[in-house]
Amino acid sequence: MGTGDYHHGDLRRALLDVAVEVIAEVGAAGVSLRELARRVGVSHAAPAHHFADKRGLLTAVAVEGYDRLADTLATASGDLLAMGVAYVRFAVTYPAHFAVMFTPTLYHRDDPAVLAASDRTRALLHEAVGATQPSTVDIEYTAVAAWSIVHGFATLWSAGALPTGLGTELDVATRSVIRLLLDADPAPRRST
Amino acid sequence: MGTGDYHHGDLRRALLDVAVEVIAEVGAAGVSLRELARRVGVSHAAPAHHFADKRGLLTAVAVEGYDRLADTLATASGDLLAMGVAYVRFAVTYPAHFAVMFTPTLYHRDDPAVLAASDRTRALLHEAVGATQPSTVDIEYTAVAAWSIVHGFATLWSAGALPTGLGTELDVATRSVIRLLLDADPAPRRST
DNA sequence: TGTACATCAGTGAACGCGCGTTCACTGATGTAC
DNA sequence: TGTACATCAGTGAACGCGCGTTCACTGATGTAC
Repeated sequence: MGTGDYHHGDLRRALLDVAVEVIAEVGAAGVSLRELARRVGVSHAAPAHHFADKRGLLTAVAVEGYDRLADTLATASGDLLAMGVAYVRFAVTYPAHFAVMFTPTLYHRDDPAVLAASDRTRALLHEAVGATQPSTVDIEYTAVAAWSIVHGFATLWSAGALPTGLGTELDVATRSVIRLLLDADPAPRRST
Repeated sequence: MGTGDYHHGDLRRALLDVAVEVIAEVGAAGVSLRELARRVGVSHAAPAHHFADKRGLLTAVAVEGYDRLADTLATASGDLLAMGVAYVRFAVTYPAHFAVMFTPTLYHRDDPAVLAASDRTRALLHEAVGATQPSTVDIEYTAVAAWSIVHGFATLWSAGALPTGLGTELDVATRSVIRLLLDADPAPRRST
């Protein structure tokens, strides 16, 4: 990531990787820099050379997560259904990144890199909504509804809150759920 | 809650209340029994008489959350739109309970009281979906889609991830988003 | 090509802190008689 | 009504632990000449 190779090789990279492991095991709030150092095999004071503190490390995890998410969504560019499937798949594949990204108390959400990466994600969503939906429908609300349904589905699935009757095929289940929204009749909505 | 009044009055109740405060401030994983005791004004050893450990306390918070959620949803019984609005309002009103409920690593998710209360919530949702949707539509998927959209919306709103352009009226925004799903054309879905 | 020096990633000891847990205790409440 | 006793919520000291942070250090790498 630009830090280059030093004594360890790439300690910054190694710390991020092992942080993701630990987060997947004990949750994002359970991470300690000492534990990460232990797993990587360096002294507990070493991480200080790469991250100012725990928040700094988790900020890097969030940036990486938003970057990967945006990359994934970009491959489904314009197709809202495919993008929704990609979103859910990302959440399930990278649960640690996903958890950190949406727990803003854990990191510096105003970090420029975070804002840039999350804005990129948002822009891709809006673009796909605009390409898919008829112009008479409010793009803003449709985007929020689409984001909500895939985010909620991914979160509930990850939390193990969904019924097992959905079957094991994640993509198929995701598609079925999203279709219920996308097949919506764009009739004029009554106010309130 | 059945513990009765002792020296403190109702320490169990007081600990739960202050736990919710602390969780709202620093997150569910940041709670410590010592901090709760400090805020309530008892010695740090006192909580041990009411909760075996931190997980036990958070389990009680989850149970209380599911109970209140089910109570709230029950008042909108049968009306899926009203129920969705109630769900989001619950999540925003009781963010600490909501956060604990859907972070299953923090508490005993297999606790009988937890299972009973969460099953009650699920049953209310299914009942409303059954009452609202035509019988030709797959109830299961519609229930998951409805749950996903309100859960995702509530989560994203709480995390501050939604655009400010939605306005400040939570109920109105919620209704608009849910309508996009409920106004869906129940056309036969193509497989995969 | 070789020597001398600067840089800086990583070390290891030391610090103070808050945590959960244990345990002998104290003292208020409730009950037996 | 009053005394004696049992119960148990809450106390406070003590324990061992893992944490983040600091700081003088060491030693590998890279560069100047």
